Amino acid sequence: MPDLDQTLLALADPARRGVIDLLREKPRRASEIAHALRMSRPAMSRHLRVLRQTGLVVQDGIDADARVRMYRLRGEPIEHLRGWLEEVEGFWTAQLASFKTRVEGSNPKPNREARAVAASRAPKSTRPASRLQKP
Amino acid sequence: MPDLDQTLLALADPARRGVIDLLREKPRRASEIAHALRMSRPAMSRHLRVLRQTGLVVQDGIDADARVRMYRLRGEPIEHLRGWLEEVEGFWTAQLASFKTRVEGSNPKPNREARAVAASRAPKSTRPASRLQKP
DNA sequence: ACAATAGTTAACCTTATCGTTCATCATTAT
DNA sequence: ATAATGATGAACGATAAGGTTAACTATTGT
Repeated sequence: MPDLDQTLLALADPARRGVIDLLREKPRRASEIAHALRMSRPAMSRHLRVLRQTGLVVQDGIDADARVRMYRLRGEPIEHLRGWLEEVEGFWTAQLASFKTRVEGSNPKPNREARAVAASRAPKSTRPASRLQKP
Repeated sequence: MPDLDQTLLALADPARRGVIDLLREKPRRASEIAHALRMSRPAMSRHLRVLRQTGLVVQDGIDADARVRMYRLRGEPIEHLRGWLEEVEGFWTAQLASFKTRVEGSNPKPNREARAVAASRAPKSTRPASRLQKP
């Protein structure tokens, strides 16, 4: 069972995403990845450990030489994350629904998405209108 | 243009995902969110700043009281991230293709996914077979 | 004018992260 | 046996994240 926190933390590092991009093409050895990303092997080893612990990567396939660890990508955590993202992406329709039930009793004809934006009505105050947004 | 690094880093915090989950339903005020997630307002303010900077959230809609900042969700960074994820998810077919072109000249009948796994052949060594995996 | 409210910023502390170098373990080659 | 290789582990330093309290700005109410 993939953990969103772990998965996101693992992916929130360019080096580890680099690993993922490399493994996307084909399984590779640890040192090969370290070299490709210009990083010491210990550093890469730790990145790989993180990726392993989150299940984004597995090691297997002893390459005829038991010294080398072949790493390959594993899809499950990524699919799980995508599932969560799609769920979140439903926010727009969710807000539409919420808006609907909040405004009307059960009126069957409220389907313009512009309606949701209309929720930001102008302040009734006639004052200087405050700046909000100082870059 | 949403930045993957920023987006992932922003999402890789349970508090900020909590904010997202709250805003999924409807726009809310900063203090409301802070209270819902049992966190001091300054802490939440910084989380909101992070979310703002990554474009995951925008503030608008002065709620008749110019003191309150209404926060609402913004879909673009999430969609961008989902796009990347789907791209990564293509790794399996990519590896199939790579395997195909590596093994055969152009033989038109190589469509068992088990083939890709078959790449992990047994070591020719007859030794104790090394442990690999010490939990 | 004064106090109260919503929100942010600043200063501080604690903890975690990332990379490096050095040491260690396991496996293969001479 | 000894050396060389692939990978990991441990200790160190630098940097950034996340929380708290206190101070500050802006707006509203009395």
